[in-house]
Amino acid sequence: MRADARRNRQRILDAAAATFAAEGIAVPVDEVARRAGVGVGTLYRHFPTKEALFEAIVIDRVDTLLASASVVDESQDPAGALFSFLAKMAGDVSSKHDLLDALSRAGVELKERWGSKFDQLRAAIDVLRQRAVDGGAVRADVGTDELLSLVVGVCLGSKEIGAAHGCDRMLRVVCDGLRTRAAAEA
Amino acid sequence: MRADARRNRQRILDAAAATFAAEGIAVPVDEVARRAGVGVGTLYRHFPTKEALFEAIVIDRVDTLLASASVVDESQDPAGALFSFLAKMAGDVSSKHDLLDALSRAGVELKERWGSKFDQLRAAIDVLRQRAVDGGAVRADVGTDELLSLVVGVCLGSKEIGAAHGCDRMLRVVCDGLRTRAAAEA
DNA sequence: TACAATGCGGAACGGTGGCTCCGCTTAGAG
DNA sequence: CTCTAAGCGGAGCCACCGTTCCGCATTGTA
Repeated sequence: MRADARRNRQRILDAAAATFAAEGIAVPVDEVARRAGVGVGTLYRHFPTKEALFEAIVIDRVDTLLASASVVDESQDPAGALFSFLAKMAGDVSSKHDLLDALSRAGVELKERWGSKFDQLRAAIDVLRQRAVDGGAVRADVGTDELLSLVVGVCLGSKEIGAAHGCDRMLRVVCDGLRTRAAAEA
Repeated sequence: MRADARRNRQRILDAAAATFAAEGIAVPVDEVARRAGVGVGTLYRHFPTKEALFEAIVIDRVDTLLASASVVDESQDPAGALFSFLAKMAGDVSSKHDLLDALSRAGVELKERWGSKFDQLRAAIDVLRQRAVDGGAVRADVGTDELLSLVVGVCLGSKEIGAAHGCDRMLRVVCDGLRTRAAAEA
């Protein structure tokens, strides 16, 4: 691979990360190319479709998130570990529009296209959730998918309606709702 | 106004209500016209833009919702009234894609374009919320905008990720999170 | 320096969707 | 029944966006 090609590829990735984070997948391909300082043709030489470029960005984001799940998991306090991961996730999703778009695609497409990457995320959350439930701090009747939906929903809701305030307070309400009564009294 | 014109106008409204409910605002205008059994030209004679037709439908939906807020408000139990209105709202928003789209538009546009109608909805919720807070059953640190965001968020989250299950369980988590500790123990 | 091969830019294409325009139809008054 | 104005349909215009194509530039080797 020629040196200029490698350089351009990296430029495109950088520009796409920034642009998708700011505008989500709705941004036109031409805008990403413009920001990268290349022509659209160049972009399409490196990535077969817009979707493929988007995936490259998002997969990287999810990997980062997964790493922070393992870190948090070392913690002694299972409920705290779960909640702090959810907060971390909400923060990421709120600040990176592409993650939000990726996670809020209609269920089918999400599971088909992203396949294992999505499962990995769900599995990571499930470990934390199960541990917190076993510890008796978190209610058992809320599944991992619902947890995911709640976090994504909170981010969507805060973005769309109350642009002013972040989603922290809303997430706190959700986490309080997730606690068992016994845990809440403690 | 000629009789056939009035008839067509009504057909368009009916078709739009059904189509927007099922598909949201993303559905092409031609599809609405097709379902109404008229040409696009006829549709545009009655409504200046797609947006205008959409508004006509949604305003009607919000009015219905507002009516049910007043009904619920007669209840003796303030927290129950709030929660049952939120549930009613979540049910409507989940089953009518147009309402979801309308409420999840970016904040600015929502407040500018829908103006008073949106304020009416917010005011209705605020009455219920304030009463529940005064009764000591619901935490005071969550504002009306956040309540709206939470409901819309729950609906968005349930639609996007876990298409299978409804949003009832997620809403229950949120409502539990909204209760004061004292109320939860009772 | 010469010369392939690799890579590049951006004009152009095709599809989509909102909206307009105009020749034809039809309601309904006289 | 006639006649006119209100109303209708849908082909077509325009703008947007993803993707392709090809003549030209750049790289890196001999």
